[in-house]
Amino acid sequence: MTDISRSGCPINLSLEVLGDKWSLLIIRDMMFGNRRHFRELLTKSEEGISSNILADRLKTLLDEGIITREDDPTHKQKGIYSLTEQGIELLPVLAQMAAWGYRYLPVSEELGIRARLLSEGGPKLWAEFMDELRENHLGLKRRKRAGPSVGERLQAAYESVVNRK
Amino acid sequence: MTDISRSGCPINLSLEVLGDKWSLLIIRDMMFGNRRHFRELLTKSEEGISSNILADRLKTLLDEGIITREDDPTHKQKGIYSLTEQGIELLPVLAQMAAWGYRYLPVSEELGIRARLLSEGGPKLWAEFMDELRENHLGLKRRKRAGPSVGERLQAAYESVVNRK
DNA sequence: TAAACTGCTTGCGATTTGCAACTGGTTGTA
DNA sequence: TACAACCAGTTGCAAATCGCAAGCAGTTTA
Repeated sequence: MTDISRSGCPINLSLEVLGDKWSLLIIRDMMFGNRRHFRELLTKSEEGISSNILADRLKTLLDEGIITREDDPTHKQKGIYSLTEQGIELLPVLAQMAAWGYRYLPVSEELGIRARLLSEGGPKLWAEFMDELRENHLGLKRRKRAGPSVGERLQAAYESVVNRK
Repeated sequence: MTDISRSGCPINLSLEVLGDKWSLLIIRDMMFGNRRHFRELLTKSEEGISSNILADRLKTLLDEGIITREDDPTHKQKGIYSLTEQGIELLPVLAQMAAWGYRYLPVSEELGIRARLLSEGGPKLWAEFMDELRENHLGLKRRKRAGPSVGERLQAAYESVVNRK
């Protein structure tokens, strides 16, 4: 690992950790796709990451404190990857990036619907989703709200678009 | 150029354009450091990009419509790079990334002050700064406000920290 | 007991990176 | 008019990284 940093600028330091074509996609799949195992991240992603790259990025994200890994009690070989608070707080970065991509790049309808809802919901919706992530990844208890969760709503919207086509 | 995209996901598409260690730093320098010429971007950055990488990234950013290039009337060899509206709207992405880095990475005091002010100012301050960028890069007229601009305030805060040390 | 599945690792060719030197031209100064 | 400094890049090359495919040892399922 190269521990020397080019500068102490927060944007630069962030890019030294996350500035590649895969790291944030892994975070995205953990957040929005609820992928928690190696195989899930490997095979259930749209983009088809290769296993060596995935292993390398997971190691980096572990080292940086963005995710954790624990053994799965139901399967001796499986590991469960979870987001840390530091990882969960990447949601606003992803949300802004999704909003920008939605506005300016050739986004497909079914994969754009989450970005649209997230953008329309704004920081308030992001905070609610982050609370859900804290519950699912950090095991924190949360006041039960009425109706479906943000994650469920995003997923339902996605499936609705897929089924309509 | 590889025009094939891995998926139509807005986050993925954004990363295919900006997912490397330099592109967003160039945008950052254009926004916050007001670097507009090749040499300025090359020599006045903290991180020391090399000229071939800079040339390559500028070409990509041009192709993607994130920046434009025009001849400098005062110097036959100089080109002036400007942000487009699409480029200016990357500010919230940078702001969120800066806020995250400021919170979790070993940011230096002088280079972190801008991130702190930007984070404290929130979306309202970002919008004001984006209006200033539109004035400087797109030539749009803007209602004159009282007092120093956001860019000036950020710069003053940075210099204040530098001088104090 | 065999097939499928688990989280990775390894080999290797192709691409990308980054340093350094260089190019062809322009501008400022004496 | 000469010359140094400055301009936006380009080129060559070694090193690092990427990404495909195959492989591996252990575990679970049928």
